[in-house]
Amino acid sequence: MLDPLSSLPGYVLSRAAAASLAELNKRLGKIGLRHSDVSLLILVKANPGLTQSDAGKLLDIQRANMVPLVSRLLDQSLISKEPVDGRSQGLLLTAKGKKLLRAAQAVIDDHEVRLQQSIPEHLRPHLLPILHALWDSSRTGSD
Amino acid sequence: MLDPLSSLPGYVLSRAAAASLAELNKRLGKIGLRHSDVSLLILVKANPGLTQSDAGKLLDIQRANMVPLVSRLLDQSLISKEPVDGRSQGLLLTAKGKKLLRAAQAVIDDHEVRLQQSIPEHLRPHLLPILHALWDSSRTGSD
DNA sequence: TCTGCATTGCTATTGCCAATAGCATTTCTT
DNA sequence: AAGAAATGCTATTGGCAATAGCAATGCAGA
Repeated sequence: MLDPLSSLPGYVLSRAAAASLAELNKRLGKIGLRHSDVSLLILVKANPGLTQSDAGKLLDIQRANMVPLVSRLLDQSLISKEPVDGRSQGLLLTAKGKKLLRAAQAVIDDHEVRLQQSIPEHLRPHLLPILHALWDSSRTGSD
Repeated sequence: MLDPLSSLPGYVLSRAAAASLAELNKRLGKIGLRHSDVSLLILVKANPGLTQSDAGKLLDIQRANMVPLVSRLLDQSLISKEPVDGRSQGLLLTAKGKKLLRAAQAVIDDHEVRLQQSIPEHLRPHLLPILHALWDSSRTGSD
């Protein structure tokens, strides 16, 4: 059975990402989170008080799609909102959020270590540069 | 604004894949196809008469989810079905499918070349090995 | 200062894709 | 022949991105 796809970097990139995300979500599911939740929690921890609009810009999630994400974390009391001005609200980790994030971080760290270790040692230093190059180029897609 | 995420290979992998796919789909949209259509067309071309069940195994798409995909291509007369036995049907490219696939291949080839070229030359040989390593490891996720 | 413009958060809707459960038919195995 | 597996399908669900539009607020230039 010929598989002409697995020699295409673009295809393998998608499959690798999908497989990696699926595995991560499975692990995160055990503590009641999704990868998108965790990325936001991490961002809020690093930038307490940032706006959900700003978070959306960093995560490349549109404002409209940030709403259910933030609501979910709000409903679980993992984050809180503090008014910044009449229209903006800063996001903060609650105590519960900080605690759960520590658990999530352990999952993430393990996941990232796995990814690193799955790669032959001599290629490891090239992992991040290559991924960033791919990311940048597709972001800058002309037309 | 701190971005602790972009130093995580797993995160960058997802973002790179999403950006790459979005760009590809945009280009493919111009000829009326989606990336999933094209992957199936490529597979059918390489393995004429393969079963949609087999295609699903290669593409990692469940039987239930193959149905709308195949139907779409069937509706556009890009592929045809030929009975293999009472339950299986082989998929074949129609003339129209072959023609459109040639256009799609041009888009794919361009896309893949872009990806390659976006990477510093000395890292290029490592692209596919790294992606395959990532893919394999996440497929084999223990638990 | 006021007027026009941009920003923020939101609703509502749509589309793509994956996952699950279940079904009828057909084939394979023993 | 009988039980197990495979094939294609329906129906439904969930996650996530994209678009359009809205009200309230803030901002900047005339």
